[in-house]
Amino acid sequence: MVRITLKDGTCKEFEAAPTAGEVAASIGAGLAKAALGAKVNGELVDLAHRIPTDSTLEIVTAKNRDGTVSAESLYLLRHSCAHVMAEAITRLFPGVQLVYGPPLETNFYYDMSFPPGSVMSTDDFARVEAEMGKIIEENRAFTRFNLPVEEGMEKLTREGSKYKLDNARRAVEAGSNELSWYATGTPGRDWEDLCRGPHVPSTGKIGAFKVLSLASSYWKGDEKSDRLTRVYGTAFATKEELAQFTKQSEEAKKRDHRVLGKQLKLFHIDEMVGQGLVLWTPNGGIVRSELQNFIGTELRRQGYFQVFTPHIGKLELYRTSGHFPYYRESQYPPIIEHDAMAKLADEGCTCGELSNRMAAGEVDGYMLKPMNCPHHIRIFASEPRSYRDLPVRLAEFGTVYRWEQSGEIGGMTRVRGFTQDDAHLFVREDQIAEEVLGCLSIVKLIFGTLGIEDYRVRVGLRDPDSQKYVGDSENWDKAEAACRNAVATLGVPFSEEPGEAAFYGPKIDFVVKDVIGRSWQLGTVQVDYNLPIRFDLSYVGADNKSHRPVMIHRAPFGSMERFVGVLIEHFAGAFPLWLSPEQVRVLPISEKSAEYANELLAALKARGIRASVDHANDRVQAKIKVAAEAKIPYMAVVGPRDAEQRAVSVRARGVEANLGEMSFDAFVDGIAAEFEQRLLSGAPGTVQATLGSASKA
RNA sequence: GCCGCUAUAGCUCAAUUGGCAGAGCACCUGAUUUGUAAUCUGGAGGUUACCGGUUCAAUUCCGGUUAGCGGCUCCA
Repeated sequence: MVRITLKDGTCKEFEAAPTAGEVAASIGAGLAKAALGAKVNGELVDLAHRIPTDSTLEIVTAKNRDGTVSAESLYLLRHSCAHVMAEAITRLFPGVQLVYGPPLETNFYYDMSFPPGSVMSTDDFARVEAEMGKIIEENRAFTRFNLPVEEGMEKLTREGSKYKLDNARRAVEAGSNELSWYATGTPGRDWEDLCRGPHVPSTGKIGAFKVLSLASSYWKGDEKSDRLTRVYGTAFATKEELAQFTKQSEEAKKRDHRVLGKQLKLFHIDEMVGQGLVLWTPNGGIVRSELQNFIGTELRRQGYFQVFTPHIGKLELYRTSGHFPYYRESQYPPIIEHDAMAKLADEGCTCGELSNRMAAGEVDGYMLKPMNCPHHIRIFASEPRSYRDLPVRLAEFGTVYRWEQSGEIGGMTRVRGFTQDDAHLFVREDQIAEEVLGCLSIVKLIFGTLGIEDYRVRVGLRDPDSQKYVGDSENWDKAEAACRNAVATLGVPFSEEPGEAAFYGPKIDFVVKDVIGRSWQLGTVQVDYNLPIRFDLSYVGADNKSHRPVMIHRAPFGSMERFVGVLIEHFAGAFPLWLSPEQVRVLPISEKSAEYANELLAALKARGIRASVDHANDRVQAKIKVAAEAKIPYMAVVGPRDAEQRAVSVRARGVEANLGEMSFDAFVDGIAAEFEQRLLSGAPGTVQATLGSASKA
């Protein structure tokens, strides 16, 4: 007797161990038909999975009870579709070896190795999709069969499948005592793949699919290993869901900061200047300086000192910090002095020798700074410090340069030159906790003001097996504890991730996703016991003895480039008033109202508001369209009627209607207040909300 | 750096098998004086990213360079 407890608490009894599918059938024919898989004791399995002992069971269908799309069903569909795609590709490209094909959050991929001379290109997608369509049409069952390890290995060896053999070996190492295959149809006759499953019952259950893109990958993620071709696709239960996905992808593309950056003239990257070097155009410059002013105010409040340091420093500085040898490959090459260069040329020094001699410290030069900390450290060290002076908090919008790999560069989120809203706090050990909290509070303030809610916090800890870290483990333990405690006090969920620490200390990172789902690190707070040692920093304690300070590195925005890039996507280019390059556009109905429009403009400008008048010889409808496309928060339409009453007709971005009239002064005051308070668009207190609620009343 | 794709007017995109490079928007003219998401007219705008090759002829085919896109790898 096997007792199966269902999700609603009811219990079903079976004489012999039933399959998950049989349980579904016992509940109802409709459910059995809709079933794609099952969760037995929380574990996702095939419908054909036999349940030998008392268990809880949940049938997985395309939709949950509440009508939402079930994540488990998508997992099953995509995993199964990966098999279908692999079968189609192996049919069309003989000799292709399969590697690994997992489902992901919004899609799936299959890594494969094409034989020499055989290449798949995007032009082949239609052929592949047609072949996949046939396989789905045939509605063949996914049939699992297991083989003992030895027999399975022998089979894979016979088939010459290098990658699958390796997958099997790892499965065995992980404790499997047998190997499983899935045949798409009948084992021995139809296409099959080594796979641990689970899958949907048959290919026909895949309602909609699409081959998305081609990419390359490395076997086991190791760049020294085999290069593989990765084919991405996606699958859904219905065509409607696929259409929805396609539509969402297109919408996301419109919010992409690279698209909006061009459209709204926020930044420009110029081939003649260099890859990954951002030029902030006037509009982007406004967004950036507003953000910098915002945080600048907070920094003064928290007792930071503003400092300024040059963009380069001697190699010796970075040898001392440890950056030069450690990150040599990802820095712009050093700058060598004229005399030194001439001397080396006379000696017939080769490039290789030069590189070695610079690393060894025999040749000096300068480097574009990859980090601001060494400069700030030298400021701290420039005068004797007493324990009473601490914490010393040095802040700078410091621009740094890193030689990122060419294939990794893109938009504003991954660049070669960027400005960190950097600060370094030199503190006593007993001050660490409070200061880290202070840093976190700035991040919280920024995210709160901008309405960024969708982020995660990562506490990066050292990987005990790695050699890349400097300093002793006792200090590491203390620093890690400080980070953990501070984040816990903050009251936000976080994850601890070993191996994610910087080489000099643990860190707290704030990570957000862009429109295409890629994660980016923004704000960061790092505790560092090591650089003070490397630079032999000290302060005089209350005991009149010399003590070592601890450093905290922090950058709440991270880099201005990346932050603004992410912010453009967050707001879809529709910045709140205080960040908008143009805050108000005055739209005279005709030339007859030009004078009144200019008067309004002057009043706005007198309050520091960024406004303009559209004097174009166009109808107001056209002016509205142009202003709407420029994503300007407010339009003030003025005609003879308004001039007579000293009023303005207000439109707010995103609202396709005239919000109503406001007096000239009330409008100017309202905009100024919304600006000053850095309100989010439509929030209580904004001109939009005031007019909106008035019109409702 | 690696794999695949892409590069045409300021922007978005066309251009049959290789045969005179085109549209919309933006820009400049002129008319219109307009009340809530595009009024009409005319004009200007190009070494088809760059370098080389094949050909009577190259935007189109081939090679290279540069840059962009999607991934991989990396990310102090």
